[in-house]
Amino acid sequence: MLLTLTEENYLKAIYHLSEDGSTVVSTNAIADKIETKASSVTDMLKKLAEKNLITHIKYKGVTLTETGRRTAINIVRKHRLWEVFLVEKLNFSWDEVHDVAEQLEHIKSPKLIKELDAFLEFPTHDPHGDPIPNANGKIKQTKKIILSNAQNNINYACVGVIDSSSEFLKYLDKHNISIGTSLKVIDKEKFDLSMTIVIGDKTMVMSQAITSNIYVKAHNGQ
Amino acid sequence: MLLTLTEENYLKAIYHLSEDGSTVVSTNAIADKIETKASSVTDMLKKLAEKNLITHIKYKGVTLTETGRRTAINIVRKHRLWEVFLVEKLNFSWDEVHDVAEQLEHIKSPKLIKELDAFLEFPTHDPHGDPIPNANGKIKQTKKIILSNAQNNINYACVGVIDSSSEFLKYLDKHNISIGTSLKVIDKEKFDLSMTIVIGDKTMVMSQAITSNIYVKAHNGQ
DNA sequence: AATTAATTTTAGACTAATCTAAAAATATAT
DNA sequence: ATATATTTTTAGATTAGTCTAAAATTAATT
Ligand SMILES: [Mn+2]
Ligand SMILES: [Mn+2]
Ligand SMILES: [Mn+2]
Ligand SMILES: [Mn+2]
Repeated sequence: MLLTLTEENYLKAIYHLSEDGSTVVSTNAIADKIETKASSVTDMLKKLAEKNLITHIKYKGVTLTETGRRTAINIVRKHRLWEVFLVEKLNFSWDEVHDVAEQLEHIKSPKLIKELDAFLEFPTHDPHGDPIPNANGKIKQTKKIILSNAQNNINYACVGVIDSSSEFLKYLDKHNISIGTSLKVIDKEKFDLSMTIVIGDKTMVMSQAITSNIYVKAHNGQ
Repeated sequence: MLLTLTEENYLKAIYHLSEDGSTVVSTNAIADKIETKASSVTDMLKKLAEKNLITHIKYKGVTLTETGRRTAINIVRKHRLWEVFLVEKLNFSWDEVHDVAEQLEHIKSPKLIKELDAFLEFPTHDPHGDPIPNANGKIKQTKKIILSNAQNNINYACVGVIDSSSEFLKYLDKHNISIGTSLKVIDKEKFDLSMTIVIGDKTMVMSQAITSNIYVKAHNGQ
């Protein structure tokens, strides 16, 4: 089915809001995400329901159909592959890629994505650590935790971010934190939940505003 | 100024029809090229004139303004750079690139094009032999002639095509003719204007339908 | 020069996507 | 349980881009 750019953006928004398509999403949540009005969302929901991409129960909420979910995942796949391309091949930094990828994700050409994937040597994660769905829509979820919930004196590696705003990513760059960076919590302050963290040979304190936006996973040795 | 995808397509069409912006273009010519109706074209011409991208004299025709020309050339630049990318990096053949480039040319990101240009090592021509305007809009025109006007027993190199339809490009592929191929006319038939041509160690006859769609330039030695 | 033909523009209607304002339904609080 | 607040949907309008049919202009023929 041929979808407009706008329809694709709605599907992707619903997909992200529904946590990979598993929960019900509200009209207002979509309006917030797309930065549009609730009435516009209602109009679009009718169109998407008509095309069997979503199930919409009036006043109750929206879920993606299997077709809708597959379509959304494919857009996410394209978005993340393009982000890898921009960082790996065109010298973009990880805080610059999102807006361009928002445009590139709508280019329609199966061959283009197939070849891009191969050209990038089949990457599994985008520059922010988010997993790239494979051509069949399968997503390899790594069991990650939020840094603010990490335990003391265990080795972790940074595997992703929650806030991927340019401001936050620049903060991380400034402190030499990126995907793969090893870190260890040596203290957590009970008063403000700030953490003392060792990164390489440096020790720094991170506020909860920071630690609640970084994903880590247990990092065996090295 | 922010232009819509449609406005960009109109500007590019006018640019191509006006031979690099130098001649007057008719409403019907644009309608044919864009595959739309003349009345739709008239509507759009009003918008583009309003934005000072074209000069439109009612019933007389259209010319690009300097701003319009610059804008059109930038779209052509992006189109051709993406075509090079698709062929050089993603294994597209020269007859497959056009439709995808039609989409990619509208991606808005100066950095993207700057970096893509560098990544491709500043190509000067697209896969069909058309020159790629530089970042300032300058186009290096090679003095080329149409093969059907070539003289006998002079060495030429193929430098471009006029018809870049998939059908024609596949014909050329089949006979191992591509940009850079050396060839020599050894006879031209007066009756049907067909030519006998030597390509490498093979000799073949080309009808006028073929020879009138190939650009060549004199090829010194080799 | 007058008639016919072709081109171009206008008038009015349509779809996609959006908005504001008002109505309907659901949720929350007393 | 009733009143109030919030969320969601409808109604009606707007803009971009397109279309058909008719009118206006220009070009080509007799
Ligand atoms: Mn992104
Ligand atoms: Mn990302
Ligand atoms: Mn092309
Ligand atoms: Mn080309």
